[in-house]
Amino acid sequence: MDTTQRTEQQRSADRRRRELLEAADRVVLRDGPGASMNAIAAEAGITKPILYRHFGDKGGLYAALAKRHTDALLDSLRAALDAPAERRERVEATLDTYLAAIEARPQVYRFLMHPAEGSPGDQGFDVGKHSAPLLRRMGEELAQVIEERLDLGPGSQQLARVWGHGIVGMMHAAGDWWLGERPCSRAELVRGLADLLWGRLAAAGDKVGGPGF
Amino acid sequence: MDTTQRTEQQRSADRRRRELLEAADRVVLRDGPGASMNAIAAEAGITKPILYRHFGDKGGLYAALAKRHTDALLDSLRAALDAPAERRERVEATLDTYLAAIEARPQVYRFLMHPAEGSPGDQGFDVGKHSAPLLRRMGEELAQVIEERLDLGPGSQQLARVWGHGIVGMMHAAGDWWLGERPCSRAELVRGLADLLWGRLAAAGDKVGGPGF
DNA sequence: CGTGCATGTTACTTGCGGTAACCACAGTCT
DNA sequence: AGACTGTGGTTACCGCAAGTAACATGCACG
Repeated sequence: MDTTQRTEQQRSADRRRRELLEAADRVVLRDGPGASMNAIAAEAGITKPILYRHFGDKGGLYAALAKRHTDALLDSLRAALDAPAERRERVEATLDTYLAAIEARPQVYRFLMHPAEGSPGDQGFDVGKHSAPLLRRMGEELAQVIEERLDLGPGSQQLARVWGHGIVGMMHAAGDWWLGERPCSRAELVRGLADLLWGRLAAAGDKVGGPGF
Repeated sequence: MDTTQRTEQQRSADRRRRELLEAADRVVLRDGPGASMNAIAAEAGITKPILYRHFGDKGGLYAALAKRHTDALLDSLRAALDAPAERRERVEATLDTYLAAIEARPQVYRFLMHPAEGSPGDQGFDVGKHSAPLLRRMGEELAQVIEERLDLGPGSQQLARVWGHGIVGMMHAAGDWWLGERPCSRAELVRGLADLLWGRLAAAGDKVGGPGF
């Protein structure tokens, strides 16, 4: 039968695909997210049309590339989040894992956060449709963990999602800023964010002699 | 002297510039952030080189455009943040103001969050350098307010900045997600986020019968 | 042998950012 | 009046990257 053949070819195609992705990875890491298809193809030792046969268009390639890294990052985040420890410790570990990841490979991070957007024929874009899918996935993931671990009373599911996306956004924006300016150590940043989540904003006293009242 | 003449010409140029910006605004709002220079020029009733004479390059135009909206948004946020009210109320008002803004004009919002990035000759990009400047500005602004209003003890300045960027990121990501899925009303979202900032995450009890321990 | 069929190539089209060179009209100087 | 300058405008082009069409090649199967 040709089933065995088909699987055989399938495997070959998959291997090819993985090789191509790795080449794309190298060149994107080297040249940034603006890497051209020509450059990627050259790095892979082939030419453009093959890339298009495999991934459809640039968006497809980038999506596949992003999925790899996103999955990897999400795995490590899950590990930190699921560790058997106090909640505060888990939160800090998760924050630290994320920050360590973006610190170690800023190029990857930058690529993930700004996937191809300027592609022509891009109409019909409902807001947020192709806005960083990594953030969305992380938000959903975190929401799930929150919802299944915490007792939030009625409306817990929606609240968990709000918090999931909110916390992820906090982590992301703070990390982005921190990576650009490096105003403090990673540990300090982690502590600061955890403190924020732990309600220190609400607990802090008004500054004496402040403006207004 | 030609000083009066110069100011005269300056004014004419400024008026022109504003007209061009308004045309650009219209077309960006209509066609999204991927709007071409040609389209913008056509909308303004002129041709490309004039745009380039005024704004240098596409990045310049987009920066000018973004500055207008960013300034406007920041103004309304400042108003909400500086209102004479309890802290929680102020926070909720600020969140609501932001969400109302992005809800009212999602196209503007989307444009602001993803300014041109794919320009060629883009190497030497330190991470975060051209990543959404609106977020940065909002973060810094909020940090300043926090720092001058709250008594945070030692290291208050850095902590305030961490919180500023963190909170802004939270607001942004949650808003982005919410705008895409509309899973709940604006008021519910505001409440949820404020609750998060008020430490309900830390205060929540473990779910009974949860997985693991 | 020829017929598929996957893999690869060259060479092209299209569209965009950006620029050079040219045009026209206002005012100014002599 | 007529040459001189500068400002707002245009056409026509370059370079480059995405994406495609059409052609070539190698290999299994009847």
